[in-house]
Amino acid sequence: MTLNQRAIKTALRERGYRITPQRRAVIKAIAGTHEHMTPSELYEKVRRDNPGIGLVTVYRTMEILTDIGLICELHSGGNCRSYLLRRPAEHHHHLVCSDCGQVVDFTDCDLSDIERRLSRDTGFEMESHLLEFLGRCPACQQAST
Amino acid sequence: MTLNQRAIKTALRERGYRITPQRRAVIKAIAGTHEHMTPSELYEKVRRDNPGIGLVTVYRTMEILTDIGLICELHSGGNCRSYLLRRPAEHHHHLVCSDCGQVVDFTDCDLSDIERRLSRDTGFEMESHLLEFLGRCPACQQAST
DNA sequence: CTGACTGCAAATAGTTTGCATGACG
DNA sequence: CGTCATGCAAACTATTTGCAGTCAG
Repeated sequence: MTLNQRAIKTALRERGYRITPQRRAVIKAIAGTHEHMTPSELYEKVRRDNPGIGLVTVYRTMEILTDIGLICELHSGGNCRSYLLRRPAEHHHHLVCSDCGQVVDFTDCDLSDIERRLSRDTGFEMESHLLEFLGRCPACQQAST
Repeated sequence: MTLNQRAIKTALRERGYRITPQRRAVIKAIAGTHEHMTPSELYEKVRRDNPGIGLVTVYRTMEILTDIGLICELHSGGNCRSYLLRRPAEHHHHLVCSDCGQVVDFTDCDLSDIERRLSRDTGFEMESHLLEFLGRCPACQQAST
């Protein structure tokens, strides 16, 4: 079991959620990849090892994980309901490969200048922001040559 | 007719699309606001003046407008299929009020440094990015005091 | 005139809900 | 043991497609 999986389970337990084989399977699937998946994709992946699982359970598990903040949505490139494991609470953003879907996190972006200036210019009180880059990873660039 | 509406119609005509009363109505509705709307919301709005219009037509018109690049999607805050009139081809981003939905555009953000550094660090070939800020506009801040 | 556009109805896709059964703690 | 979780089926919502009639150019 990876550290991520263990951490997620601890987080669930702390909130009073039970650890069931189904949740274990969903967590394993989502923690074991760097790619983002839609509910159906995740369902298919989980089903390979857990044929009995229902799509509904995947949805419900994702809802819980989102509530707790353990997974987050991706918006760039296609589907808007595409999830990804989130690293421990640190604020971060994503760089997504438009070809293979691989996701790279990055944290060292500084939007605070922009945010401050916008706030000053518009009077808005900033709450959050969404930043994603879309590009092609080295492997996919190679592949198409 | 505002300049925006006229510009949109010209763009349609140039691409060989016909100008019908329904499209005129949809364009008028979307050009006449600074807020973003889902297809259904837009449909309801258009229907007030054009009772006969079908939701399907709204969908189809939005598809065309998106293809041409005249409207764009918003992702922050709730619905992922929420559209907004786009200003003439300039690259820009959005600042959305989480309360009333009003949208302010801004263009003077410089992500090129971040983009360059990311590209260097990861080997990704950048294609595009998505940046949206979510906050509360001055009016809504006032209102809740 | 003629091909593009429209509205309807039906099909499809995606997501949520109600409920009886089963299992975690 | 008492909940909470699961899976099924059904309900919903959102979106797309097929088609015959209509209209812009």
